Amino acid sequence: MNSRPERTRGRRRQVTIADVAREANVSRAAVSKVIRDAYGVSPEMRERVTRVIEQLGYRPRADARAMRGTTFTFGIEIPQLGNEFFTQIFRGVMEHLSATQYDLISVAAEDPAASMRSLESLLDRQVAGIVAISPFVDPLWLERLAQRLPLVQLGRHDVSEHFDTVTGDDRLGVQLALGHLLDLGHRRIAHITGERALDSPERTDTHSIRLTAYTAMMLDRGLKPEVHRCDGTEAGAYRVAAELVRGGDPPTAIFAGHDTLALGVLRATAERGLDARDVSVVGYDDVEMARHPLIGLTTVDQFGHRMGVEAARMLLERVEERTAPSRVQTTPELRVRRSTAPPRN
Amino acid sequence: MNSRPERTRGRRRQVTIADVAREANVSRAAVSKVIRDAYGVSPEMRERVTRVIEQLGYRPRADARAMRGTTFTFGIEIPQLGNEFFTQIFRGVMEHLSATQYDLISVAAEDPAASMRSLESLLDRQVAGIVAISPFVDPLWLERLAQRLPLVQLGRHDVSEHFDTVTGDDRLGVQLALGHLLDLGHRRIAHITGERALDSPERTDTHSIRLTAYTAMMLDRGLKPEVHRCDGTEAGAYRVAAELVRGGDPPTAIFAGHDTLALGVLRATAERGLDARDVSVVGYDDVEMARHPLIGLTTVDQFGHRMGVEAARMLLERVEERTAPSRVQTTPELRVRRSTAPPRN
DNA sequence: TTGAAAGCGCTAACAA
DNA sequence: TTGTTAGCGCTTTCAA
Repeated sequence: MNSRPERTRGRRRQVTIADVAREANVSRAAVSKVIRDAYGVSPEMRERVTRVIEQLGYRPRADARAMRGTTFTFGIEIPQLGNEFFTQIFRGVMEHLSATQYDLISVAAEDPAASMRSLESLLDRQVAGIVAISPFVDPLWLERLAQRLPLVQLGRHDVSEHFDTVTGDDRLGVQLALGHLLDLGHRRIAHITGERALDSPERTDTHSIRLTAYTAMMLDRGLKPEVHRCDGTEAGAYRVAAELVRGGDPPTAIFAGHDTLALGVLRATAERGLDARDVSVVGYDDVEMARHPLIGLTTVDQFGHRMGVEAARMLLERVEERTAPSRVQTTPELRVRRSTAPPRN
Repeated sequence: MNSRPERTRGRRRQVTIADVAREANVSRAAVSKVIRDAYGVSPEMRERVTRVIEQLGYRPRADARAMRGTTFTFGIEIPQLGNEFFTQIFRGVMEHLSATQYDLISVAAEDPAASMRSLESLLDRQVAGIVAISPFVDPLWLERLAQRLPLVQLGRHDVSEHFDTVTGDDRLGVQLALGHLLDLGHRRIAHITGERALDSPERTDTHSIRLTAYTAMMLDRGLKPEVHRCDGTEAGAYRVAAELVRGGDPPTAIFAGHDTLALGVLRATAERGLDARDVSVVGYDDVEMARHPLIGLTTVDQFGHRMGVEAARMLLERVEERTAPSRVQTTPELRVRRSTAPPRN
């Protein structure tokens, strides 16, 4: 009967548009029109085809469709699993897309150097647009990528010709965090950040900007900046902070580049029985655990969820019509909790 | 010169295999052979083609390749963002795949009812196999899915004909957790679980099995089971636990179905200034925060990372040769921390 | 309103 | 070793 094999290596062959067409006694084009809700199908035909689709459990293949049109899929690149700030963003994007016909797939980079590979992986899959956090990828490379498909970068303060950006006002955030510590009377305030952050006005990534703002503000007050670096994980921050508090003369306050680092710092201080009066800790992002009463981390909320929503909105704008680059910035707010207090003397 | 448009709606047209072939003065098949490292290409041709590929920045389209063969992509379905147990699994899968030629894409379901949609979404993208956590999806539906492509389910104790499973020994885990509380002298031990868990021997999902084991063990000791349900989030568990400790006579211990719930319970108890001697709390999964000295959550480690590694390994086995279903179970271990203590009297 | 036919970018069978 | 060609599942003209 059927000349094509029903199974390959023990697996059922996928139902194709041709199967539906045959079964419904119509052309493949007709089926295509029905599934796309395209113009020019009689109610009877629609009804018949729909029934057969149902019956055979037919589902159009995204990649075959992509050969002609779009995949109706956006991609998001997550640079670090287990950093809840990125979860906030992810949620925002998902939420905003849930009302549209677009799906969302994500790829994790983990290693920041893998960011380019992840972006390429999404590109190879013909996504209709990408939300990414790629602080250390060459801007020219990103410009080229963004000429190929809509791209929204989070946390890059570049002014790009082709991609869109969503950022927080990092300078203001640092002013809030550091201002709070200074107001409490702290003078020895260390900063823990990632390995790749650089105190340079040319750098456009979030953490370099925070570092630069920190250094400037400290110097401005006649204080000595004290910068420590780690690999960007909770465990990494813990190791650095443990070293710091083990030493004879630790700073009275530590400003961590983000909450995951701050939690690692708190792990080190708590382990030695130190509290906010010994070493105050401030983070950045306001992750869920920061609000936990057992943690009570003072931090800067930059509204990750809203950033995700904005990013999704921008992608949709791009696939609709927009061609000019767009920029959105959120205004951070300080959340004071019990991880900060005036220093002992 | 070139009859095809270089740009559409302001976007650069993608470089195709035909462009490379033309530029290198070879056939498309030759280029294909080079990029696949296939047999029968002279070093000179390889060299020439490789140079042109480099030069034009050519990348093969995953979907076009998929029209003939495989996408070399596995998919993972994450049922809940912000539950770190799933992050552990994700990491394990990624890690194991990083040494292979397979990419990993993920889709989030968030709403458990959306699990089927997520799985279909991966199927539509022609992934070569799926790792999923779909406790409440109809097993027959999953069987049908697994006839189409390799599928590894985590946390399902079904015996399936077509899909593989990775589980923890949930009964043992409950015995460890509950045994610990009983040894400490607790008699009023409540259990907080998700909305869909059911105390029935027919249920094969992790949380129903834990619930059933809890109930059985309590009854076995002549104690009264006390089950509370929530939506499975930290906030949901918080609300239920807050209600519980606000009441006149709270249980002396709460066994939460997983750590995210346990953290919500701890939020409720800590907020009222209660500690382990007032209300002891036990979780399940051993997420990173459980180890934090400010949290110190007693919990059951079921080795999520290893589960992910196993799942990835099973998928690779399936695409290689295996057709018979396979099952792996991890043996959980209790991690005692300061969230548990003997009750006050 | 419907269908025939071309073609998207790639791979694989086969011929040269 | 290299190239020609057919065809994967779908959409999209265009003609009937």
